[in-house]
Amino acid sequence: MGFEVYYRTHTCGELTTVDVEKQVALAGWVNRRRDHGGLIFLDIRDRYGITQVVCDPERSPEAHRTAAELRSEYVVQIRGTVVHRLPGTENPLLQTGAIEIRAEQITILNPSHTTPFPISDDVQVDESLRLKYRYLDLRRPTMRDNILLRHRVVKAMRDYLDERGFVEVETPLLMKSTPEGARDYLVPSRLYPGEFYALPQSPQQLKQLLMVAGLDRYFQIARCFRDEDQRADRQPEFTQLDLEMSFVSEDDVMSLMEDLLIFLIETTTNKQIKQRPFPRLSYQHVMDRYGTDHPDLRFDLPLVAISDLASSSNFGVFRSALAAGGMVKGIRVPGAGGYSRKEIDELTEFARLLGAKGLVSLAINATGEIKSPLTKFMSPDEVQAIIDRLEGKPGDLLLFVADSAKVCNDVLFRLRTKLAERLKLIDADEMALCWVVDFPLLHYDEDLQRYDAEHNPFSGMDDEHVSLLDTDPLKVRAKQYDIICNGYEIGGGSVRINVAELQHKVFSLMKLDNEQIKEQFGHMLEAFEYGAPPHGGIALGLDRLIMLLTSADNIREVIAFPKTQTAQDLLMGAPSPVEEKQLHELHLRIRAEEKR
RNA sequence: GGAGCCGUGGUGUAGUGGCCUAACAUGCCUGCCUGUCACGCAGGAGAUCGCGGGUUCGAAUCCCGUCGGUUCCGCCA
Repeated sequence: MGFEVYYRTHTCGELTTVDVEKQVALAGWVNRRRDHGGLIFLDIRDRYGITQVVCDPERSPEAHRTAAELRSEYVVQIRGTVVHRLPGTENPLLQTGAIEIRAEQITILNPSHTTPFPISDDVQVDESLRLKYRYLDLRRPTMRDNILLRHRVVKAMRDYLDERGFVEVETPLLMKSTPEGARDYLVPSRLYPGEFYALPQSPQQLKQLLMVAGLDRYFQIARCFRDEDQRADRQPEFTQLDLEMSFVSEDDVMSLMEDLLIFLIETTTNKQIKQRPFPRLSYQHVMDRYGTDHPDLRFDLPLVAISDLASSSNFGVFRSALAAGGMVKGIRVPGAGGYSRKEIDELTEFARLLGAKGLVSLAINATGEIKSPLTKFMSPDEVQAIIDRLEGKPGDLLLFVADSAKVCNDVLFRLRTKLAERLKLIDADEMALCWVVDFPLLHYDEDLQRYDAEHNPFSGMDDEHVSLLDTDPLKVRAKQYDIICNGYEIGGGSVRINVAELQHKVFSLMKLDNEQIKEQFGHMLEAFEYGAPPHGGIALGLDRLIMLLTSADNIREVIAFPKTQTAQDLLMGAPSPVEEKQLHELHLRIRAEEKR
């Protein structure tokens, strides 16, 4: 027929009425076959779209015969002519819905078994099945779109940063293990018996060394590995946009990142950014008001401390918590004054599961009448003072937790999220971003009996706080910033330490002795002695960001080949045993009782 | 390491001690059907109810264990 191409002249998403009468070849998968006995309609699908093919037995008996054999997911090539659809039969839901291909020749390039689940977004299939057949799962429109969006985001990041003078540098995956931080994935060394490489938890140290090298502005779409247990937003290997800049303040890094995030959201989604510039909230403020350092600001529902008001009451629950050095904190649930006993019990049970001993409730009914155990222990004025503090109104429900600050915050933070969902306060199309700043540099780890870095040991600190390292280390404010979106920590960074002596002091506070410091971080300290410029940077969790941009509820939905919660790859079957020969070469032996 | 939830034809669900000889939808197979687009109509095949043990006259259903998935706590500088 004189076609010049072997497989296709067009994709399944591009033909329109301007192409009518063209002779074309399409290749793709049979999305659906509608056999009318006479006419057969085929929907041919590829990454770009769906095109309808009509097989008319009178025009091309051979193509019609082949079409009758086709089944879902067969790979086919269609040769034919682009024609207008009959008036009234256009499909406005399809990009190509005004035309169809009149089939002249159909070639089965490869048949397909019936798939283990439908290639469609309609059905929620068991996830282990999806993961085992991920290549089929990725044919589903939502998954395809997630992967495409991910590509566009990464592309936009690269372009954006390139235009601003950033250099993409690849850092090694075979690195050195450090006992700090997460558990490492280790790679045994063949050439050095008993020694191991570690896969990077992040390129943190190397990007700082690139600043010492004078690269000035670095970034990398960096794969990172942490051998810790999984969550909906945590995989053993994940991707970060990692970047670092020389001669910058906290503000320089934050405003660059803020502009980038706004650019990404606006160019790749229809989502609304709730507030810009992004609010900058202190660590203390968000802990007090939201009970967490990664608050969801799409809704308010603030937590309110009432320890001072509670201290005067005779209420045993309050008194004992305060006597133990704890606090009393509450939350106002607007319009929930009419919750039934059962509903309140359910919330109480939720709080108990999270570690609270219970919830104290105070319901204000529509006429302002108050129902609460507190009325038995406090005067009406004292009760009113609490209501006023929480700005309680008729029809509201107030809930209180009396416990340690940690338990109060933990429980109320989760209760706040649960209530927001229940009260439908969350707009799914909104992106509420904020910076959390003013972190303490260190906290004291009671188990280890030593100070530990709140984020990482390389974070810099306020210049006027340096002397506090000797006198009151917990008061030192870090030059650290976390970026939060809709309750997820999507990134964090800092202006770093670039002075060897100061870095050494921080390690010392972490109870590392000189020997350990030299062995583990000697290369960093030495580098700082050779003219290390002031520098700072940030790492953005790419998987989490894409998850938020796509409104997915876990990061596996935006990763092509993710692992299960138990860190297995169900498609490839990893991890797996290896040959004895391989172990021997690596100088390894597996304990018999640990073989699976 | 701990806690919760889920596991029933290929897929998604119903069934929570006897009415189950396991239902419905979809998919699959066969036949019919010339303008459908989740095509339609008729018929058919397909399930040892994740696995093992126990309780019971009787278990998909209750109990214990186990496996798999998932969510959360711990953990994640």
